[in-house]
Amino acid sequence: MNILPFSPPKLPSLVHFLHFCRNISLMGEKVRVRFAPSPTGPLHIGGVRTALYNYLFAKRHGGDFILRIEDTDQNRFVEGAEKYIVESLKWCGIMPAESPESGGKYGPYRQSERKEMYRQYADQLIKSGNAYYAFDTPEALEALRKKMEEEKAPNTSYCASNRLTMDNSLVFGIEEAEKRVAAGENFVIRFKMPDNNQVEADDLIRGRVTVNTALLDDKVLFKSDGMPTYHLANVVDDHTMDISHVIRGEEWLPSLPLHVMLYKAFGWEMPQFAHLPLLLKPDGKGKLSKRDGDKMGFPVFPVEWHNPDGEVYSGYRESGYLPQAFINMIALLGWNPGTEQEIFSREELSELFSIDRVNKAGARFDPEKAKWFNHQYIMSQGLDDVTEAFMIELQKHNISVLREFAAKVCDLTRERVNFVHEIWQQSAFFFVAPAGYDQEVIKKRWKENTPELLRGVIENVMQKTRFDAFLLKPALEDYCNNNQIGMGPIMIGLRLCMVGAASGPDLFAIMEMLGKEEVIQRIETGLQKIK
RNA sequence: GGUCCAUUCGUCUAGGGGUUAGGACGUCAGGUUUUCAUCCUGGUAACAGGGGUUCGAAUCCCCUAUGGACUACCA
Repeated sequence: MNILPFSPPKLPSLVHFLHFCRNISLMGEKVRVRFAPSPTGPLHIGGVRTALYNYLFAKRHGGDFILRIEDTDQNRFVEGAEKYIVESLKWCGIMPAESPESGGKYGPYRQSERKEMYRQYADQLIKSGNAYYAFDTPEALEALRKKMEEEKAPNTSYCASNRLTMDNSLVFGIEEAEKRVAAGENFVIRFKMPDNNQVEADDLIRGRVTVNTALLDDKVLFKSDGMPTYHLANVVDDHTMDISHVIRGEEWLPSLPLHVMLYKAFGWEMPQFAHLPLLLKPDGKGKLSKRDGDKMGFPVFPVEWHNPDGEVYSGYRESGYLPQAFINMIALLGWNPGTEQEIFSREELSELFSIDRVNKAGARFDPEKAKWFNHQYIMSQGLDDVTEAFMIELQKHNISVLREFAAKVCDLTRERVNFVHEIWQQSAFFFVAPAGYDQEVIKKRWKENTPELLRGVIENVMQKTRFDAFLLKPALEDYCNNNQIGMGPIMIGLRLCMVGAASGPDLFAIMEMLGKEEVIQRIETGLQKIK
């Protein structure tokens, strides 16, 4: 009898309870996360993983995942990059709730289209004394850098220790600066970094990070071309879009203190931050980059990328990866649920994902394991889907067959491949008679009496048995037993005639599919050609 | 150079003071398949180093080493 008003917690429910506690801390504010790439080129798998983790985090907490395009650098704009990003995410099944395409109530979602709003925020910081106008020429900046380097100063850039020696409004006042601005002079707006403050920032993955502002510089917030820099735009947008969690790559960790200072200067509540570890090259030297893939023999991009200059970079999609396999693989590169499960559906990932199980250290990408994942999915996927993909492969080889036949071929061969396109290599003999025969096998296994044996099989088995794998096998066995012939040589001989090699699926299944006429024809051809 | 971050089998990782340091990929061996592949079974292989703290450290602290990121009017 249970006298408690509720059942006592069992071990599994303790886990749920902990999840529940974490959820409570997330309640009250809706989870809103963003993936914010800049359209300066294709998205590689590191970027896709960042997008995926954001997406999964949103799903896990019933929040929104949004896509924002950070195109504040007009010089680095690359034609087609944004389209590529959208297409890649789509292929991966990472669908944003709000995006430049679909819109949303926090739009626009392209920073270039939000241009007007940034200046007022920069002005706000000037008014509150947290930012200032600067008119320094590139030459002056370069001279400053050199000088500070020579002095071996701890901070070699524009900062508290030297800003009063430069050409800015801290030196000659705001009014003077505004006059110069009105006169059309080029200017930037810089953040006035306090001199000696300890900035503390909490990271969901790394814990507390502390930096002294003396080591930080006066970053440009607003550029002379009228656009904000990433730092300003990012903070303003995350705030105005009600972003609750900023999940981004580790390369942003060094600018976290700046961003924290910006939130403080604006007097805004900060989102929570999580900096993801980087994806490393397979040899472990440095972060994965654009050219690594094709150099090392695997794709780094989700889908094929055509550079405006004509260069082509291979993609997972074109290489024959299934999107689910790809997602599964990258999800596990830096995260795991703590169990020994390795294959996860999208839904499972959405249920299980949690930031606190993301690793701190960078992960090297392993192309071999990527293939294994794909194999798992080729095996577990519905035969229809595999057949569908294989039909397309067949077209490339100018083969047209009944879908039913292709499905049988897939069923027989998919366990031996990592990719759908490899099915062709494993199954071409189903569609075309072998053009040649494996010499090694002939040398070893094709005996003097093999032709004689095969003729006997044609006469006594082929001609007399219905072409069904379940009937052919016992028929051949009976024949061999009755005449005291070993099965081995016959099987190898037949296989050589059918396939051209000593490999492939069950021989009887092959013969059933080929049909009596074709089988006999191939034996005849083999008898002529194999010596 | 400076700042920050990281470090468990070759690779991805489990591990929150007491474990024969577990799993997966790869690799090797055996078995199944009269082929090849799949599959099964087994083997291989790791706490970067040095100091602490502790009865006891892979686990906590410090130093060193190594690796990485950042150090633009790029994101």
